[in-house]
Amino acid sequence: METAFEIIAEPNRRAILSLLTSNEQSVGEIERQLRMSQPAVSKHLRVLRDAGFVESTVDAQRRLYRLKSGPFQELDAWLAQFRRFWSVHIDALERHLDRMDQSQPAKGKTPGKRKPDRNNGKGETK
Amino acid sequence: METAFEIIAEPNRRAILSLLTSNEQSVGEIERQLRMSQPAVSKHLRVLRDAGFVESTVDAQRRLYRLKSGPFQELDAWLAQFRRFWSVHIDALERHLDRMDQSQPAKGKTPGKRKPDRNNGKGETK
DNA sequence: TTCAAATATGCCTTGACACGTATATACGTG
DNA sequence: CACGTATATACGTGTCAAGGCATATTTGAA
Repeated sequence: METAFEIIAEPNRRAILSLLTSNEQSVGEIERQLRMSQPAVSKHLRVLRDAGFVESTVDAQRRLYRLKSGPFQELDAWLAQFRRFWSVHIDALERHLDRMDQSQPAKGKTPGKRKPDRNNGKGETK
Repeated sequence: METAFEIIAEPNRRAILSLLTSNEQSVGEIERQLRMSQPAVSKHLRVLRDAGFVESTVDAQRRLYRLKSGPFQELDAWLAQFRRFWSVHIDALERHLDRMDQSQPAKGKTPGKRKPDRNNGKGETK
């Protein structure tokens, strides 16, 4: 429990969250679409609500659950620190290739070689 | 194990990944910086490598570990489906609020206009 | 009020996993 | 070759969470 990371580690919980992207849903609807037992659904929803992933309102005997944004932002923020490793910049990959050339006979894959500097600390090659 | 989500559920593994954003590191360096036992570090690195989060090369007796991008992209892709709930966003929230109080055509997205509505002001959130 | 539908909760069992300790393996050096 | 360093693996243990089953709780309706 606790962290957003642990919450989304559970496959059924991810399924519930994905399901809720289309619309708010009642426990019974989730239960049917995901073919899991009702107690299981309720327990997962409890965990998701405690963690702030969803909120619920009452509609007669039903509870309607819908997404909240908070934890997703948190996840996104964590993921952000790794974005420079793929999104725009291939420099990490390039550094890696450079290193490989040093240890093995070069394959001359891409001519645009970068300086093999050791670049300690922060590689702010952004 | 298995999924990228389960991998990053572990706090120490997240710490290792964050550590590797600055530079590739040996097992010993990670061990010292994170103050965890050497076997613990090795095991986590094993899991991370099997899942494709990191790769390693040999440097004498040391193994140098560095990040790989694959699983991060996968995580990002999953997270993407929820982005519309916050980044570009509030339209989902707005739609929801609008639906709740159809009595008020309010357009200014002043928060806190939540009306008490018929569901006997019982907050629910236990 | 009594019943039925919808949802929540409690108890129990089971399995996964993180950790520590001890040991194995790989590599460089004298 | 023997030894020390660096890292990996084996095994036993404790913890914790997910699921099933039974039951409690809430609300609407007859």
